[in-house]
Amino acid sequence: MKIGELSRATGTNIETIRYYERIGLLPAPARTAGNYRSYGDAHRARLRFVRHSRELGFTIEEIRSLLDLSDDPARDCGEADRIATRHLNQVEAKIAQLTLLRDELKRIVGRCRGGVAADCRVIEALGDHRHCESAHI
Amino acid sequence: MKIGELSRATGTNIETIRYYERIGLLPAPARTAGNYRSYGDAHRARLRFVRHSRELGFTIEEIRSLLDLSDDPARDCGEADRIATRHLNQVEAKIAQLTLLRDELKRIVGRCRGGVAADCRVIEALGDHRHCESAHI
DNA sequence: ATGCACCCTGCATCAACTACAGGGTCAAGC
DNA sequence: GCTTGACCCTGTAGTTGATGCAGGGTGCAT
Repeated sequence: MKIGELSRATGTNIETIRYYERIGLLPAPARTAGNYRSYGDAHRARLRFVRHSRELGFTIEEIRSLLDLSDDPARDCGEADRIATRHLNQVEAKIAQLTLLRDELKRIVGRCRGGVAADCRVIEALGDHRHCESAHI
Repeated sequence: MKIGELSRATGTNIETIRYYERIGLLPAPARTAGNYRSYGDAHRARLRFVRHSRELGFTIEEIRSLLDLSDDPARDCGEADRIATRHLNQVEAKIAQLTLLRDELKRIVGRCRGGVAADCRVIEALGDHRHCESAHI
């Protein structure tokens, strides 16, 4: 299939597919007589793997490691589990951080009583960390 | 004060301070005879405002708008409230998205039973979105 | 005068794409 | 056989929010 079809089949931007090829995440496919990229089912499966992993927030380098693993069926699965577990921990940390941040923002937004900027409690709170209750970041 | 002192006083990297000046977020300060940047209290307050807002996740452009507002004390405060409220909504959306993602990752990680990559449930799940329970992303 | 901490400018790099410009290919329709 | 339009190609630059470095200047103490 041509790149446009692969793009539709996987919900991936054409530029992104070429980008993945450039950085070596997808193998360069065969070309047609007119120099068009020509993909097969294996390419589509690999791209789906990449997109799904990206949707789950894995970095390109993590995906590279996971692809290496799946290319070598004899290798130990523990590495994949370690990558996924570490990523899960990062996601949980991010949720915790954003939750603190959300609470702080709620407090700040709730202080607005209208009026002019000189008296704005939102702007005041942004200027002075001491208004904060928790150590966001 | 010199840039190093300002850096320590605000917990901001020196390169970052110069970057903020370059993009017009901080005004260019006076210079000493030796061409060193020389900052006053107003610079420090402004930089604290910027850093605190960044810690809360506001983008540079949002901070620019908030600074414009606080520079003009007669302007209506509603704009600041709108920016903060919109940001709060984005943070809440992000938390919701990461929570779905976390649940999916937990499910995937929990499937690992050890063994070789050929039988790896983690790798299998990454390759096939149909294993997912929720529509993350 | 020399060592050291500190400062300067300008440019390159990061992640993960996205967006062109400027051109080539291919099939359909007239 | 020629045009139109959809699709494709390469190569390069831009996005966000910094960070890092090379290569040099400043200022003060010893």
